[in-house]
Amino acid sequence: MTDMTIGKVADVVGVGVETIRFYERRKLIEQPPRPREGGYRIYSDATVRRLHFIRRAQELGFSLREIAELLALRDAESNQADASDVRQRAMAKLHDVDQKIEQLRRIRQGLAALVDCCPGQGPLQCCSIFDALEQNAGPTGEPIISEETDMQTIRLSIGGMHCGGCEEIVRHVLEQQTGVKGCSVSHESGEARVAVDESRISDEQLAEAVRGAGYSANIMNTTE
Amino acid sequence: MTDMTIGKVADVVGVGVETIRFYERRKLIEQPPRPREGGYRIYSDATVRRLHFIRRAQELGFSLREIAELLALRDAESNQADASDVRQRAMAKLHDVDQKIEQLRRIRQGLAALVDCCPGQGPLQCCSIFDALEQNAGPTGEPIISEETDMQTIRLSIGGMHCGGCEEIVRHVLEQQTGVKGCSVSHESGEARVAVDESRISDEQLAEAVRGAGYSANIMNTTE
DNA sequence: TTAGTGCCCGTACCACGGTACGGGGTCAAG
DNA sequence: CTTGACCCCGTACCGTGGTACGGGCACTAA
Repeated sequence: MTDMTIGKVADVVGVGVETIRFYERRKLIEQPPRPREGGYRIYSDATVRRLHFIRRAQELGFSLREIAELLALRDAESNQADASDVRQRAMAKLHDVDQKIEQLRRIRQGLAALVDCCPGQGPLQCCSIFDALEQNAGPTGEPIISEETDMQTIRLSIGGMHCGGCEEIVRHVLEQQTGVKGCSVSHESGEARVAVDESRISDEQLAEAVRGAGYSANIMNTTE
Repeated sequence: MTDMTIGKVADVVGVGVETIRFYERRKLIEQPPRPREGGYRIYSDATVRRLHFIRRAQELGFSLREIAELLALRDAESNQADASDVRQRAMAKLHDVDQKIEQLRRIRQGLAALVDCCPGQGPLQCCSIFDALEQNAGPTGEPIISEETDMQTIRLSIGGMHCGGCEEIVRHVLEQQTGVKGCSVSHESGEARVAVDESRISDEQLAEAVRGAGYSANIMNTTE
């Protein structure tokens, strides 16, 4: 697996050859060694892994700049240069990630609201998505239906989900409940996280709703 | 509220004047009427609503191209267009967002772990994000821990996918093939990345499998 | 009528994340 | 030692979603 030329690496990682050179110019990866001046680049496994990292992080919405920062974090870590600095930067990144998640969650709510309010059949005139989007909403892109209250995240352990379809069902059930602002469901982890106004619904009521759909559900308590 | 000039409209909608002209060039909005040749643009309420729509849809993660498609759907009053189509698109977007959130959550955990176990100084090997992201896996996050074989990422250009459902079908087909370890499929980019053991299946076989499901497929690998 | 906005248009430019090209050099198999 | 695939480098170019500039009209209030 070692000692690959650029073309091989590109194949393995799933990017173009030019892209790898581009990353090199951007200092995302270091210049690989070559046998002689002007010879071919020879890539180590470490660099290949680094490239995998870059690609995956990109899929998560990190920009190349941010990825460079993440990588710098790790590089610094192995040098154990300024451990406290690393920690600082890791915390900053953590904050970034939290914000990203929050923003996506807002987007998700908006989309879920759209999907819910559309009949899903019949002529376009019946589709409320257009109407909903024509409303003059807040500049921050606040969800269309939003009254700020004391939100909590409840985690449920759910059994019996085997596929994305099950996920959808559970999500739908949860979102039907009053007080539920949004949720994410994963059949892989068998877990749901529900953003909820606890003054309007209890965790046990949520679990019961899920059970009503044919799955098992337990409260996982202590959110973080 | 009617009969606004471009500056007023820009204020109301919350975009720049140039941006409105830009949308006009991009045919997202039609040329508004003017009193005389070379006179000022006069915008109707309908156009203002259209601009709101564009803004909101953008905030939800739709590209201008996708927004143009949505608008075209409505403009073509042909009744051929169906609310379910619009709903499909929203759901596909929703699905994208869900996946992204779930993965960001993983990253968050990794970063949090890094911060936690990095109180002052010392070597830290607990950086699970880095390890996690270095795996060659689909964005569904299946942890494809390397049982070292000659794995490769094959990229396929796939035509005919219009929604998240198509994505699912293609993903399913690909994952059924022997030698396929994982894949990510995007109907937006019309592309699939397949992590595969090339000693067990050829790229052409993969493409053929996709075609068998009713889509077009071409191998994108650089320098086949 | 005249000053002062505001808008007209075309064109240029920006950051981002690559992709393409072209004229050459490298490398390994036959 | 030739052939053909692969790689070298620099530079130019692409789509996306805008923003900026600048000379010249359109409108409006004094």
